Amino acid sequence: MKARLSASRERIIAAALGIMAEHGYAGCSVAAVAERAGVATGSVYRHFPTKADLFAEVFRTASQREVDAVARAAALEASAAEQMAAVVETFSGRALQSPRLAYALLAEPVDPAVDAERLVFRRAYAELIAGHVAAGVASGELPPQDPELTATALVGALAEAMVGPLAAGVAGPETIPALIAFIHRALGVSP
Amino acid sequence: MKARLSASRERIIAAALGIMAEHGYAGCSVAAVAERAGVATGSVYRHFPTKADLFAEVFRTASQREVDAVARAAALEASAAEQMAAVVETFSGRALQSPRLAYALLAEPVDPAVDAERLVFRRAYAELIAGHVAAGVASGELPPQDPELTATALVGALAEAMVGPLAAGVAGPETIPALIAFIHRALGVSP
DNA sequence: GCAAGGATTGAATGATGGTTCAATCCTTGC
DNA sequence: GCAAGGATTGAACCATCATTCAATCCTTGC
Repeated sequence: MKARLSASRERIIAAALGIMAEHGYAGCSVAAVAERAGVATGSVYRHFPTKADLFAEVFRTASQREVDAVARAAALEASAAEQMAAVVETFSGRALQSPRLAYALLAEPVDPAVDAERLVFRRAYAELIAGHVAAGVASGELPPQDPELTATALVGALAEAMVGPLAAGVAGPETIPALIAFIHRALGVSP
Repeated sequence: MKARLSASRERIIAAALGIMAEHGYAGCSVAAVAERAGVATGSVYRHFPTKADLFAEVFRTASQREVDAVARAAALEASAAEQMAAVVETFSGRALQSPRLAYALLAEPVDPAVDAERLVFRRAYAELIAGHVAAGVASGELPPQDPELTATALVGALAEAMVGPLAAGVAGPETIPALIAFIHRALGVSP
């Protein structure tokens, strides 16, 4: 019974994520999510007090997955320069794999309450990057700089540079190397 | 009579802009705009076919003003490095002067139709910056790079770096110089 | 002055979609 | 088996606004 309950909850989250990946946040009415999850509309409210709460959790889950993947890829590298290249490649690669979902997570208009979760998402990336930047500065690989500011600006740069390709559906093959070159310059990686 | 008509139109746009600057897009119901403009709700529809059309124009007007101010400031400078410093200072200074409006123009959730206007806004900044970057590359002041990509990434970096301070209401005094340093590194300005 | 025609009004309309709830269905403990 | 209590249902409810329109008011040309 407990199992059935939490299974429903999981199905609802999975359904919401699935609809976001196919039709974006705009396609995510509570009725549509419920139908896909195989429950009645009202049952959604046994698990989440409001729609915004449901989607806050959906965003949190999806974002965590993304941040984890990027963190894992970066952790395999030794230098700050290679770590950041891995960040860009993983982030962009995954975004281009699921462009609709990436757009929803990054930029699609959403409820203010859900938008707040997006800030958390971006902040998580920024903190991940700030850690690598700080290490690079400490080791002397990178010139002195405010790692927080650098990281925040890089997150913005990365997101903005991806929005065009995400809207178009594809990125030119030269986009990602060019973005890595930009980011290496911005970090002050010596050539 | 014509004069009265276009005066109403202007008052409606000004009212919408005023409410955006005070309460953000979220506070901009048609009724509120009409009341502030001193006209009846229905009269708004004598001037604009839909609310989205009204706000597309409001965004366009406000954005153009911002882009013009930034372009004017940059045009006073000689080198690409100085031009970009002027861009950052003007952009940030104006944003911090009207944080609610800046937030609405940059990041607040809005109708998709209005959101499209925001893309135009960001693109206008990117093209302005791309022009200066291309000139800097041509003159040899900056290393070879794709000016479009650099400009897009810089717009993202600038916007992201401002969202925190805009939410907080103020930026630390060191934020803007640090941002300029970041952008100079990203452009490859030689130290 | 005075009609004609467009401008203005603002309450009514309508669409959307989140949220509720009385009825029904299961599961569980005895 | 069988009640008790919680889970589930989905149609109805409701709030929010954008949008409309019949009635009214001005302006203008004669």
